[in-house]
Amino acid sequence: MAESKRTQAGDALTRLILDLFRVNSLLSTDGDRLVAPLGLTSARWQVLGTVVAAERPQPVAWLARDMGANRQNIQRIINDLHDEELVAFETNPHHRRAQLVVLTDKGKHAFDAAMRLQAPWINRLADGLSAKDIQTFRRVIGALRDKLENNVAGVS
Amino acid sequence: MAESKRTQAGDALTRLILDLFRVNSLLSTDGDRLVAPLGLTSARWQVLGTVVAAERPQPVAWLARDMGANRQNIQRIINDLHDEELVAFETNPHHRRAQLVVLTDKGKHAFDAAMRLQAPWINRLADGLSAKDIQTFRRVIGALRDKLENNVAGVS
DNA sequence: ACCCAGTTGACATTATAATGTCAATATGAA
DNA sequence: TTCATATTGACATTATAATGTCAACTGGGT
Repeated sequence: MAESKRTQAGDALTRLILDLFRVNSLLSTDGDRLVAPLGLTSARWQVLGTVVAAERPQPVAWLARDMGANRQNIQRIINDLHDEELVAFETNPHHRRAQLVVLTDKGKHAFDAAMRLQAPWINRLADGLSAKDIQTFRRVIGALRDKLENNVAGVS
Repeated sequence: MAESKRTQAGDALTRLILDLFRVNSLLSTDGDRLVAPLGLTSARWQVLGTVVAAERPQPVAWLARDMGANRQNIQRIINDLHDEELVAFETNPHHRRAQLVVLTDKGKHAFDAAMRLQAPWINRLADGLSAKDIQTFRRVIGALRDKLENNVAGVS
């Protein structure tokens, strides 16, 4: 299995990954510009989104795990958001230190505003892409994600 | 055109982008682990790859532009690579300050070693993906890249 | 009650990336 | 030549991310 030569698919995937890195960077900086007027960044926006997406309020470490990020960075961002009163902490009945993160009204408004800015932006990006193409894209990226998260690629 | 509601495609693309962020992060950390034994990182590896990919030796600023990265960071990485003798500078006939970056033998060996490590890794990742799927993926990501680079998404 | 492994937030330190400024340099126009 | 403009690497500063350590805390077992 440990071939030292790339398959054709491997070759194509290599180019794909380089494209992916570039698009990731472009999306991130464009996202930064998009929500900058709201005092947000791509990273803050993502954190807020994770808080919103959670079924119930979660402590910071859980949010970080959900995002596949490291705890300390999310903690710093949450603290920043707390300083600006976009999130608040609720006491956690199950853990005295691990407080639960919730959006304040200000945070909800900021996130809603970000979503309203995002809509036309994403629509223009999606313009010309067929539902089928997007579906295929997500299937492929999902497969990559599964393999990487389950360590199938085999880096020890 | 400035709809405040997302189209269906926009909705799907939103989920896609979140997946993309995640996979980008997973690829980067897995890549770091992969080439760590060689004293490389994903970032250094990418820089070396850009030097290799260039038709002719280029100054740092050009490499940075090729990568869509900022000049100063690439300069720092190149300087690190220079300290470890993976790259060398050649005098530029057209510009006294802007020296040309080339790989040393040590650099070539490191890059080749990285490619050899990458082959089985990428092959395992590509396993189960059809050529058609990868092709569709690259078409979609190429479309996104074009729009983002040409500012079609419309962030001022 | 006690101990132990795992979790969590706080803190410190280091690493990496981004931004702004500057002098040296190159290019092109007049 | 002379001038204006843009490019390039160096440097400084700030911002963001990653890593290691610690005490407080929880839950499970003994």
